[in-house]
Amino acid sequence: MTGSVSRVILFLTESVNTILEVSRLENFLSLPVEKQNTIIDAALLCFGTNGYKKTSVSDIAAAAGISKALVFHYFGTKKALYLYLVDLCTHIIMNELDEKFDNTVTDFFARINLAANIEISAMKKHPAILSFLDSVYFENDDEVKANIKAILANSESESLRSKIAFEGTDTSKFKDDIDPKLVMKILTLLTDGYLCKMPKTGLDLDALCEEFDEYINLFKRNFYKEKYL
Amino acid sequence: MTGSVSRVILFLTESVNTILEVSRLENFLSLPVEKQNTIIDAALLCFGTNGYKKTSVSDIAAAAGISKALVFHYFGTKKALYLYLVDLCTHIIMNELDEKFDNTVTDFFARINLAANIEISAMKKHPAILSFLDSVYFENDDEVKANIKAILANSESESLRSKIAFEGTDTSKFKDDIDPKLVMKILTLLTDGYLCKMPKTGLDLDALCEEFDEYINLFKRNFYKEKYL
DNA sequence: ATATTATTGACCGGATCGGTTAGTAGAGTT
DNA sequence: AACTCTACTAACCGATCCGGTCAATAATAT
Repeated sequence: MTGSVSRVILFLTESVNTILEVSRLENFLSLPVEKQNTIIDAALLCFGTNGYKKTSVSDIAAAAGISKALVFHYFGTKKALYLYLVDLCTHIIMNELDEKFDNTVTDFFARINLAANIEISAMKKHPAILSFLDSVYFENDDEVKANIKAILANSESESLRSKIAFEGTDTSKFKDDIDPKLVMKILTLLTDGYLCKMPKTGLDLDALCEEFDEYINLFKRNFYKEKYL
Repeated sequence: MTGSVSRVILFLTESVNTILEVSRLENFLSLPVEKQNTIIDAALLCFGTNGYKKTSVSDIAAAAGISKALVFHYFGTKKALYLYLVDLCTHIIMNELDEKFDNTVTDFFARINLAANIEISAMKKHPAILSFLDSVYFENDDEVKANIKAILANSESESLRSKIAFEGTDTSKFKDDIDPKLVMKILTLLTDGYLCKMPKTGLDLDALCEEFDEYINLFKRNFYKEKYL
């Protein structure tokens, strides 16, 4: 038990474990996973929606249904909690990527589907993970700016989506008068649209997934040359 | 001069002018329009990004490059400023609609273009107007909730976009295997994507408009039956 | 120089902030 | 039944920030 906990802690990026005391994290990680997730998801949602400065620890505690003191008990400071989340989410995405990304898939839309599945299975772990990471990328508060940069640099996860979906894909199946880059832009914008509406509305990931599939199919049917259908 | 000011004030919805003293508004409206817009745009951006409660009057003053005291001098209270903005933006959109909407245009994509032009010319007046109104729609703070409802009810502007773009449009030109509703959903989501990215990045409205036109053309070329191209 | 207006820095009491602490509630253990 | 031990919180701390005020200054007109 202690073994598995310390193994998890090993993943922590240097700039995080400087701030987050191991003893606190051990307490948190020995909580039932369900309760851990309640707290993490509440924090991701709050930070993702309102940014670092405008999110108070009371907000997070209320959203998680626990007392403010307990949040401090598990994470020590607001900053440590925030950086822990950045680190955690980055690692989740990277693991998901290592696990599922397959660069032998060259079909444009198959690759898009691959990317979408990676994102969706990450969101099944933590629904607000993408909108949180998106907000992290634009975070500008001096208290956390440098640390964020350190963590993200460590994980080299810049512009994942476009790399994954585009590099090494076969665009020869498109009709001649269609610019694949334009289609890519549309798809990126579509997922941004989802990401944006997501936190506000009650979200059904599976329904969303089906809807996205419909769009992909519509595009494929009409943008590919007929012989490739 | 006083005449034109009081004429503008007449537009104010009842629940707003109960709160915003006319003398203050007169002061504000007699400011150079350029300066008025600086303040309004700063406020729209702040409120639109962080919501009513999490936006402080200091934030707005800083964004507008004036002192906090001056904001209170022009609007009296934070609440009055907020409701004034809701009212103002609602009227701007409604006027734009009255002026430019043409329900004799029945072609699906022509109608989309019409709607896009309406939104864009509103954004040329106040770049953050749409993301602000979007946030207003989801605002849940008790201090302003009821007043928002009163103002919006008065202007019956619910779900403008879908009504405008869809009601009475001719969908017979689509290829038989294409669901126009699906296309509509995609377009709505696309504009949401733009709306979402907009406040963060420096925005060039004309470039954006061109890009959107490309998407529309791509869709039209590939989703309409050939005889209609 | 004076009167008037536009604008602000400094300030108010109260709320909220990040963070601490003393102590309660409850599940074993004996 | 008394005693741990752990999980958790209400109440509190000083500091900061809030919405809002006001006396005083800067700018402009006369």
